[in-house]
Amino acid sequence: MTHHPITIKDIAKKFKCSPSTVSRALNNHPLINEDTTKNIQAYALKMGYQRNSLSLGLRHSKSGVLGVIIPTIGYSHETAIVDGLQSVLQSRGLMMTICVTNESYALEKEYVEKLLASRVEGIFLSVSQETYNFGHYEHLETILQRNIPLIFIDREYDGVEASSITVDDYLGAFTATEHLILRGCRRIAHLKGPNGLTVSERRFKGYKDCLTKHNMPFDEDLIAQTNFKAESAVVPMRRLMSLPQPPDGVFGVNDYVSIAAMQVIQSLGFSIPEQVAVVGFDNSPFSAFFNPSLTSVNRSSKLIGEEAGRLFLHSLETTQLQVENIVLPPELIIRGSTLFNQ
Amino acid sequence: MTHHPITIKDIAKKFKCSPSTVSRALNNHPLINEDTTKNIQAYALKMGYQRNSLSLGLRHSKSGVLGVIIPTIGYSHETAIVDGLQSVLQSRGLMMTICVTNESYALEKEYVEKLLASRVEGIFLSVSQETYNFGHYEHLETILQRNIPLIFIDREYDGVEASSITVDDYLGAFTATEHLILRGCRRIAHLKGPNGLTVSERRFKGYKDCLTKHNMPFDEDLIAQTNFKAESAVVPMRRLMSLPQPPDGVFGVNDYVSIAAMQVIQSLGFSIPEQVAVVGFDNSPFSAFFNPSLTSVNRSSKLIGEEAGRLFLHSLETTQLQVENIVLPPELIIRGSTLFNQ
DNA sequence: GCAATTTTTGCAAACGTTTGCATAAAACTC
DNA sequence: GAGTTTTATGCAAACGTTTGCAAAAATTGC
Repeated sequence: MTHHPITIKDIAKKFKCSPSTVSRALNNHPLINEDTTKNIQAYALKMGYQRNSLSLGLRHSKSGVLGVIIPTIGYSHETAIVDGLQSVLQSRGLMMTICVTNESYALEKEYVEKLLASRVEGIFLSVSQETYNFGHYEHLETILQRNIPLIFIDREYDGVEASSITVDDYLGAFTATEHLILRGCRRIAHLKGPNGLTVSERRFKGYKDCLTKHNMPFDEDLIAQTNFKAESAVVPMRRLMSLPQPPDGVFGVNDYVSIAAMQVIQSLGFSIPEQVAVVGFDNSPFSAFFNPSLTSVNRSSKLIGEEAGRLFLHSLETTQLQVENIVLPPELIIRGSTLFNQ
Repeated sequence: MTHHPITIKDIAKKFKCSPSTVSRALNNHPLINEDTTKNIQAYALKMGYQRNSLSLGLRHSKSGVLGVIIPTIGYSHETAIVDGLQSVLQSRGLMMTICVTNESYALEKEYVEKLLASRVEGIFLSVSQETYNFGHYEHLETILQRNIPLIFIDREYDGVEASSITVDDYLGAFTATEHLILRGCRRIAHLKGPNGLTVSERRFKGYKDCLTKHNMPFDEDLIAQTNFKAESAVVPMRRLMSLPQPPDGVFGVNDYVSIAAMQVIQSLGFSIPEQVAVVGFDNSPFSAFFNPSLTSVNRSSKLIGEEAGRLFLHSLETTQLQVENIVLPPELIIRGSTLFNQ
């Protein structure tokens, strides 16, 4: 017994008037008789009438929906971005369709097409790794050609003229490394992310350039690769600590590997931060609760989403869409893992 | 220079044929001349033709979109559910519109209406706290009346006849408490969640009933309230440890408060687990990396999403929708915080 | 070469809504 | 009471697509 949703036509039939009248009454059109309007509205309310968004969207070529395309979900950074977006957009009655690309170019392209096909009013996109690798971005250009606001979140694509909200990974890594140097570390190891990944390489470069700036030698032996996961840091960290000259500082590409590093270091009998100082990246909610607490680079994930949302709302008000590129500064949160006198 | 997306009519004009023919050609209708079909398809591809989903949806009264309504996003449990959902639904070309209610009944109701208005093909819903409190569920009944599959994720509403995938919070708490008892704890404190919250109360009840089962007295003094956040556990935990008879076991309503508890306990000079054993809830990704590592109740968050997705896909295949209520068992992950010989 | 058949195409309505324009009905003007 | 204004309503087209039915065009049979 499928209960067909009530339509304007149904109401029109009930009141023996035309759909136009009902439509206008529901939209409070001034030319409709007050009583008629009141009656129709009351009846519509009683019957639980709801505008059919598809029809509305078809008429106006817009859907009241925004597209969000992200490489992953389930990790705190990405999710916090979505959280920020949603907190800003919710009040405006906009809904978000979320598409997860798993870093795949093909999926990213497919989702862009689908979102355009469903007439979204804006697209927030964090570029997938494969898209960087392949260097194809026609799908992104299509968005702009359709005059749909495109806002990069967290990861932008350089050749494409669109607004973006990003956090400076390079600067974050640089700052983290510099902090270790200023604290007196002379042999700083880096637990690197997967090769070829933009985020890994940017942080790696920040680390390397900082060494250079401070006239410190770059030692290939002090670089160990991880896959971002804690487990993947254990063996490399053991190797580092068993070097003839073990590191006195470690910069981890994220908090997971840094925490694992701390465990290894402590289990080998070294003390943190006295013998080895450790800096992580991401400032995850737990980082304050380790022993010692973990110094880490904070990315204001939620703020990315909020700013992106605001940028979009702003572009709704001003007709001409202007490109704005906001780079949020990362912030080093100093904690016990690099502090002698905690 | 808004570039209007190309439509079937445009193609029809180009080929001097009717839109019907184009539509059929694009859908590989067997009655259309092969050459015509081939030409039209080639041209459509070249021009980047994309079906207008709104129009399609209007025609068929369905949108290819699923609604997901959750109380929060940005916490790992909820997000992992979404992750699971998406991993199952992605392959079927379905998109997810995500709505976050912030535990508000009004928003939940509004989102249900909006999703129905946009003709979603299914709704995954985790009931907001306010909805429990108010006891209103007409909006949920509406979904069923419309014959839209409704699947509860993580939190179900008892009076509503819909499928659900949940984790047994009560059992999880019971198991956690029993573990402490079996380990020899005789005074077990509970860091409770906010009063009135279903999840808090269920876990609290599991704790309490377990004490009863084991003939242990329930001591109001051993209950401390938190707001789920780490900070909120610090003061209550200090109070607990300064009792004439401090607890020898702590069951925290989640990992955050449990970690904070561990910090307090250790900073007061007590040893974990020898003097005080601690169990958390959620098995967050970091829990293995604390010192000692934290015993915690695991909820298979991602699995909830995956199962929910599968249930939905299944309901697509079989026309009559059958109600299935799956309760996933929580699993106690035993680690250092309750293990003497780690 | 005409009828019968097969293949291919087009017409028109439908999905639910909005909106410019025309018109009907009431109310006013003198 | 005829003309004018005001007020209220309806018609019909449009958004882009699909689809039952009819019809045109091509093919076959004899």
